[in-house]
Amino acid sequence: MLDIKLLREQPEWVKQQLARTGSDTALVDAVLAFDEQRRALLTEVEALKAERNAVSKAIGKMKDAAERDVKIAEMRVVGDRISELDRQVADVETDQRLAMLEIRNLPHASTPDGAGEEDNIVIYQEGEPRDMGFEPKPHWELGEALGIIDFERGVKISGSRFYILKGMGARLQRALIQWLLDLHIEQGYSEVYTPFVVKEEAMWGAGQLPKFRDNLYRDEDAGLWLVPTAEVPVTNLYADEILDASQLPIFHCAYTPCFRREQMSAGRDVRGIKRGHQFDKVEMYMFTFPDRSYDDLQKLRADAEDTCRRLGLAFRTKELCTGDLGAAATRTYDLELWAPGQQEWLEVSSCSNVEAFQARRANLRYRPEPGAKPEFLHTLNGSGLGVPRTMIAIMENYQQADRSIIVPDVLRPYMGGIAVITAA
RNA sequence: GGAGAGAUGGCAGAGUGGUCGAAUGCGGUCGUCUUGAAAACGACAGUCCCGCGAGGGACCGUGGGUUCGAAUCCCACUCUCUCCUCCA
Repeated sequence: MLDIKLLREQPEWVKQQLARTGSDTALVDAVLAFDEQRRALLTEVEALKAERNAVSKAIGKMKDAAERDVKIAEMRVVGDRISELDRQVADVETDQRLAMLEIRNLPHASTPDGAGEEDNIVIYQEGEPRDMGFEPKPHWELGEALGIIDFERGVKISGSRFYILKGMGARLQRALIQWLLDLHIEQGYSEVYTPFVVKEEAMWGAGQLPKFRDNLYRDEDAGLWLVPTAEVPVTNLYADEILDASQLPIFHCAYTPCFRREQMSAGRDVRGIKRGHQFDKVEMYMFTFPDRSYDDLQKLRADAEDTCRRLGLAFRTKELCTGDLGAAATRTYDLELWAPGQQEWLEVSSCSNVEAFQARRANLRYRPEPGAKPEFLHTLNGSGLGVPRTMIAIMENYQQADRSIIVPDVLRPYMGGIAVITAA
């Protein structure tokens, strides 16, 4: 959510910034109209309430019964008018808030302009797609040949885009998750384990609603939603709290499964484990001071890059352009790992500063100085990393001509020392 | 799932229709005293909204209702605690 004061004071500039992302600017005017209406109503109703409060207080002390009855009758009328106005205020407030919740975040000045994905800029690359000396197989072939991924039975149990990991496949994934968490702890993040289902307000707080309603799973009866990313529960960890400045910054890492309906077009990424309805992810998340959030974004990016590096995989970093930026973000880096079997760069991490966008929605504040007014803090999130795609990169990059897969050094301690995955 | 109790400021805990944004204690901040600290004493101190300001309004779990007036009365909901039952 944006700052309403910014909309009031610089509506044209806000629209200009929204236009950079290709987003509709009409909501700005709608919000301002509601805002004006709301404030007019408030002025009126609050004056009436002040009057009622004063008169009611006086009534309590009145001796003269006749005068008293007159005042009570008067206040009855005022009370009815107040109820009426209160209702109107509530309605306008709801309208205004809903409109505010739909407006996306503004891109940072440094975010390059662009129309879409094709205008993202590769700003860094480490390692090259190398010649493996044989024809690398895609991971789905490797997975089936080694008996570590079972697509058919996944579909049998749960439908399309679900799969089963078996034996060394399951173990590799578990090792990866644990290694990722341990690494992030080393990098200065403290681990949290959260619920995987959340209340609807948590989805609003993190900015998943209203935009991604169609991509979320929910339990209608219980009124709970399955998390599409750990970002959702972690964002809401300190919702409605006022943190002490001495507690900040807070860096968390969290493992969760992620559930996404992804009812997108058939035919895209249908093979393999690249895009499932359920996948695992380890997330890094920061609650920090507004004046240092862009420095923290660089740490986030560096930590994600370091994760790729330690796995011994070629990666590259892209700066997203305004046209591809997520709705909550002001500035984002995407990290991609090279997958030689599929011959493509796989997005495994997205590191974003969302400034106070989520903080306003979830009411995340801190007190800059003892006694000072609370302020919204800044939050950042970055995957570290998306597990299935990292699995793909590991399988395809570490495969050998006989289809066996070498276990990356860093994961071996988590695999009981196993160095190579071979057919069972 | 069954029975009971409860939800008030950072915490503890009063308050059962007006003088309550709310006693008291602890904690917190500032000051006096002190070489310093402690103690003692004094003062200050919640959040949100409207307003240039003066000031005004709202908030005692949430949402409704009664009333001129609700922390206080009524209804619904949510949550917490205790006991029982069940369960990984």
